[in-house]
Amino acid sequence: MVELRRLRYFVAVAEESSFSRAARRLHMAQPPLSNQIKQLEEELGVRLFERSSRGVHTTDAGELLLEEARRVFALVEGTVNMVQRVGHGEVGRLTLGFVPSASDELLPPILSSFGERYPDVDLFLREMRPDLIVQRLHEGQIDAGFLYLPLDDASLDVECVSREPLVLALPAKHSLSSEEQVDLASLADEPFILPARYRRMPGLYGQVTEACRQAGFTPNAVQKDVWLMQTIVGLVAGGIGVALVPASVQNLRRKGVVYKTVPGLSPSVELGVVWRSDDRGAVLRSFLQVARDTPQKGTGDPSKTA
Amino acid sequence: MVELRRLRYFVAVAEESSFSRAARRLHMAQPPLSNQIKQLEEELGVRLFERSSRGVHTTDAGELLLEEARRVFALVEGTVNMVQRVGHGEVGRLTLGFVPSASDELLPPILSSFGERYPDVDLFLREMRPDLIVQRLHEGQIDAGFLYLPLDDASLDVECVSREPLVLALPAKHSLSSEEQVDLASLADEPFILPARYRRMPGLYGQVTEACRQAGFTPNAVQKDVWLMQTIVGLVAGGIGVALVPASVQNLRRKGVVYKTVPGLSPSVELGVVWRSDDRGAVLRSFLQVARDTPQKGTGDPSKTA
DNA sequence: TAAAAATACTCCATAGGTATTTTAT
DNA sequence: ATAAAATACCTATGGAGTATTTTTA
Repeated sequence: MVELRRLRYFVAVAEESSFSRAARRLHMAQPPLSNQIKQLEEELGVRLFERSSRGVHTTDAGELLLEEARRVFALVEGTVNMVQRVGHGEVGRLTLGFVPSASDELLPPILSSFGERYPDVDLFLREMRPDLIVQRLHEGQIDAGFLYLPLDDASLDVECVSREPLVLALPAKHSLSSEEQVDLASLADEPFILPARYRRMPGLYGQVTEACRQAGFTPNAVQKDVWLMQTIVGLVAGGIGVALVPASVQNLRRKGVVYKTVPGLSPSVELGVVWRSDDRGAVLRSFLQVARDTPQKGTGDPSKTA
Repeated sequence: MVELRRLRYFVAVAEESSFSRAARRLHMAQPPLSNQIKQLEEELGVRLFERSSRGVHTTDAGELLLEEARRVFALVEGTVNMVQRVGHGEVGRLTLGFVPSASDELLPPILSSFGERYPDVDLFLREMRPDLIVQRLHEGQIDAGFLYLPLDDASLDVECVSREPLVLALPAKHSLSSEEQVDLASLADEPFILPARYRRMPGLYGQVTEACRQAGFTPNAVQKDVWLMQTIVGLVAGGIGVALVPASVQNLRRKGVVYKTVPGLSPSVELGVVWRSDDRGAVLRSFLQVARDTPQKGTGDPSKTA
């Protein structure tokens, strides 16, 4: 079986037109080099060099082999590079699922810095409900997802990438809209608009109800299972009720809605990445690293409260 | 340095999706195979397989390597074939020099059988004087030549490929033209047409004069240094004189010329191949073998005498 | 627990080194 | 006489085998 080592030796000898010089270039002694070439000639059944005491020169067959061997090395070298790039997650494809909220402030900087660092990775983005994210992850349809934590699934790994407080969204004409800040307990009897809840995924719904529980009441749901923040804010503007929403929602400066910071809201709302624990895909790993390293600007800064 | 052995092992494992099965296919034990793959992964710095207790499957990088490795093997295999074909003289080019006489009966069967056996060798044919054949050989302009023997050149090898007797060419109206055969001695006073002679190359000229010397006379040259047999025969037809020519010249059945066998002409005229002793070219070797193996039909058969 | 891969060791084939001879200029 | 390649012989790296442990379905 012809091996690349022999071909490398052959090329060196052919290029140097001398066993001694080639041996020097290869950092080895001349006799073993002669041996290797001899064995190469034997296994090909072809004489590759015409020997003389004043150096050597290739036969026709040797000349051909020289050209082809260079081709082989170029191919092998290119292959190694490609494989390493793919192996290190620099090339490939990545499909992401995400809840719409993630596209407001969280995803853009991550995607942009990932696209910069790994220009040869094709990104596919799919907006979807958090329960579908989990399902599609298991099906292998997506490589990672962004959704509200926590998430309880043993075969999925989760990491928090953004933490923001809840803020209160009030109709502008609400009696409390003139206050500096509003105590959560004072909302015990207010009609609440609650976000959607999904099986085994407390998510935002869990955060809101937990906050109310700690304030000593169970929210009085006038409307529930609202999927989009945008819709919640719309309902608030319509005076249907009040809502606790992630601070970044304040960016939707909708007319008829005012946002109030709520003191003592300890449990922050967390958005996180999810992926299959057994997925060792290099592209995924690279993406997760970028997601970790991308700083999130202080979303939901109270100074932005309108 | 990545070696083909490792790649072969890798392909086997990838194709079998199992170390054990691959090891069986490779006629080796499983542990060293695991080792080799491990080392390949280490030297690439890339994980190639996802292992599990129920077999293995390739990573993205492994998938790419599988495709590329197959490419590499195809290229290497093709290269080996090509090199062997060239090395065995089945592909290439060959340039021949020859004296015109060689193209009468000697060359055609050789060229045809060579062309049949080695269709991928390009043949280049150059008609030239014998002294030029020697010179061009030394210059490397031609690979082999066909000329009249003997030839005295230490750096050239010679082999006889055709042997034919001399016959006498007489003007039709010559007094001896009615004889069955003509004794050479009876031509002692005849005007002779002698072929060309070249430095250090007795050739046909040598054969003719030697024949006369053995018959006890020196030919009386009425015309000498005639290059082409055709010309000699023409001069004979013109009654200028007589000539001793190789038997195959009888094929030129020129009006006004009769050919007579001459008894006791021991030294036969020899046409031979010449090549550089130090030329180990495989194409040349193949050609020489064909030249040796190609049977020459009985040239100069006396029955053809006109 | 059963099947497959990984680990630990042992051994040997062969790549590579050293000393020397051969060859051709 | 010199310079380079071939030969002969020795050493040692690493490839391959055997026995065993680890892992996961």
